[in-house]
Amino acid sequence: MSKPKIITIKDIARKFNCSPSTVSRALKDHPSINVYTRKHIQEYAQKLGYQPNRVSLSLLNKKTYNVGVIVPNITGYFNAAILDGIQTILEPQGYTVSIFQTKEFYEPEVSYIDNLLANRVDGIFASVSSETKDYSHFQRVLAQQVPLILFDRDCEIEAPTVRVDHYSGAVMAVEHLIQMGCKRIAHLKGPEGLSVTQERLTAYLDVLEKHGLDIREEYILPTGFRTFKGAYPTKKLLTLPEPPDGIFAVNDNIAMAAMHVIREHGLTVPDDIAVIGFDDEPHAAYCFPTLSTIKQPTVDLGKEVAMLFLQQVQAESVAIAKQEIVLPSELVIRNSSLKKR
Amino acid sequence: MSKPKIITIKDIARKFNCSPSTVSRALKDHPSINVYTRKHIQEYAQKLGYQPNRVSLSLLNKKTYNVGVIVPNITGYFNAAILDGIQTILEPQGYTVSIFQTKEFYEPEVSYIDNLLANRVDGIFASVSSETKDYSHFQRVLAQQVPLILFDRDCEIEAPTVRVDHYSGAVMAVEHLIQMGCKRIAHLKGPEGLSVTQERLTAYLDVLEKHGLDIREEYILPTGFRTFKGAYPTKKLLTLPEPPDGIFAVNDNIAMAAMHVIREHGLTVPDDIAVIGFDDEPHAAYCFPTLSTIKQPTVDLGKEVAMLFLQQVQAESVAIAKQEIVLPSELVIRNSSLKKR
DNA sequence: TTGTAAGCGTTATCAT
DNA sequence: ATGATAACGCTTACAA
Repeated sequence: MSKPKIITIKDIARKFNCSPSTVSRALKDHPSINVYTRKHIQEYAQKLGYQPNRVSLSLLNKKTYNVGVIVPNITGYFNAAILDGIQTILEPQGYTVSIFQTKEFYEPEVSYIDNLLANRVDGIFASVSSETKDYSHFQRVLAQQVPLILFDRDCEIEAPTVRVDHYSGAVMAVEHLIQMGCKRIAHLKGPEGLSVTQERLTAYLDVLEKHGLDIREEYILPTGFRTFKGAYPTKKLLTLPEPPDGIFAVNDNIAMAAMHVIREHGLTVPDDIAVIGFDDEPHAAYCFPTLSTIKQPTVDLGKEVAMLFLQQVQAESVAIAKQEIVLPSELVIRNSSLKKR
Repeated sequence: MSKPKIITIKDIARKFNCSPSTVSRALKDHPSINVYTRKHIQEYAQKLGYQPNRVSLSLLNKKTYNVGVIVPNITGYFNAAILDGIQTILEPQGYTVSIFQTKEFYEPEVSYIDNLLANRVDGIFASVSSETKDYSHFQRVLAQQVPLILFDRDCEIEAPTVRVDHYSGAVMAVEHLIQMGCKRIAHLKGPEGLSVTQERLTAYLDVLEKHGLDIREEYILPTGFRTFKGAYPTKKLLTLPEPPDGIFAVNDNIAMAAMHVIREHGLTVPDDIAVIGFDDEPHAAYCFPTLSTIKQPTVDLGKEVAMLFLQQVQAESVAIAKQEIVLPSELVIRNSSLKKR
């Protein structure tokens, strides 16, 4: 009744009046064990549903086959898809992936890292939170020779990084709005202090300048990444003496919120205001108007992360160089930006 | 250079010419250790960044503080929010949560379970895949006395289950459409063979019957859960000799796809066809028209799962009774169902 | 062909 | 106040 009875190698040994080592060898078909006893032991183990205790193996081999992923959030398509990519590669290799959400806070990021190290994970993959300014917890990872791969968000740590080319993606987005005839393009730019935000902003500024368009402070507003964070800044844009005729939003969530607010204001997308997002979330093709956006290779990004990790594992050396893999993004034109001229 | 140098208790013992046990005690402030050496050891450990190896503790204590969650998908708001709830409760208790996606397939579900058991997790939480017909892998969990909590999707396993009251949610949805004047209500019902699908379908049928409305086979179409799975069935509905004037969709994704297709067909939501979804995803309030839906207490569901688990841990006994927690859902009326009569 | 023993890192028990 | 030892489950030289 209250006998947890998890079968161990010793239980089997007792049954066969042999030593644990014999059982161990028999179970892995070691040729030096009598074919007969080998069979018997295997069958018995099978029957009892014996499973080798991975915890003891981890201790023995100093290898846990566990990796940890730290992301700001999983309740959004972007990071969830990256995780998907990571798991696609790593699970067939026998790794277990644990996932942690910082919610963009610094404190949990630090404690997750320390927990992961205490758990002796074989690798840590992280997308740094927007609040993080100090990177010493990541230095600790490197100091313990644990492979560290960063993704999506860039920072000043000497570790391999996989990210999307936000700059050229943003350039495509803004160029597209200009081609569609927009003269007054606003930018809902995302949270302050993130490389992502910064790169896209720079692209936005560069393109406006290149085309001789005015850069207006009041057209550049910070937002969050989540849908409801897009409403208020958009309202501010619309009540400006001269509202924009195009909006480049930091992501599809914000773009959807913007379209919603524009509609409520009695204006039309794209004719009054064209809108373009970033990410190409699954519903971008189904909302109204269908949302133009920049498609990021999210799943591939996750796969790259996983593969960089496997490389380090195979090389048996931890990369502390600032290797950077930059994946291209892609312009997806839908109706939210197609102005009838 | 290539010295992984992870500090162990032995390293510290050597440094102080004392035994590992002394270090162990010193580090946990055991009163029997000389206050002086205690301090010294603690400081030294601190300086070197010593972290107790949780793997060895897991082996010793037969408790890993790891739990596994198996879900069909995380690239959607629903399950991601549940995970959120689980982690909110369990992380402060020192648990690490690993997440696995079955993608609605049976095979990975089985192998995830076996891996989890081999890893000696302290608990397993699962939302069974739509493909799963055989439950012996879950029986194995119970047999090993590992706490098992099921959620969202019901099945015939003698384990505690936490789910939302889909039936009454669906009743609210369909009743609402009827109140809005819909006479020909279609149901995009989700994948076959899931309790979720079945419960909602039953509610749909019951409500139609109660109101004396015809039940038409051609109005009941299976879909998936993901957005793009909603387009084709909706097209089929629209090309019917007598298309519906209301659609109850299995979730918000499918509802959004439906609205998209309706629009492309030159019809209007809600005037030609009212639409209601299920889940209340974050963008439901921002799409066009804003989507009426049934709000599920996702985060709370996750929290309930975690708390049921903690109860079992504290009781030191595994529940194999069919305890069921059913959380209420809530009707959220927005524009997609508000017909102007 | 099989058994013995040491070890992975830590702690609890029982000495000293 | 501290040390020695065994134990958690398993593997692998090394013996026999």
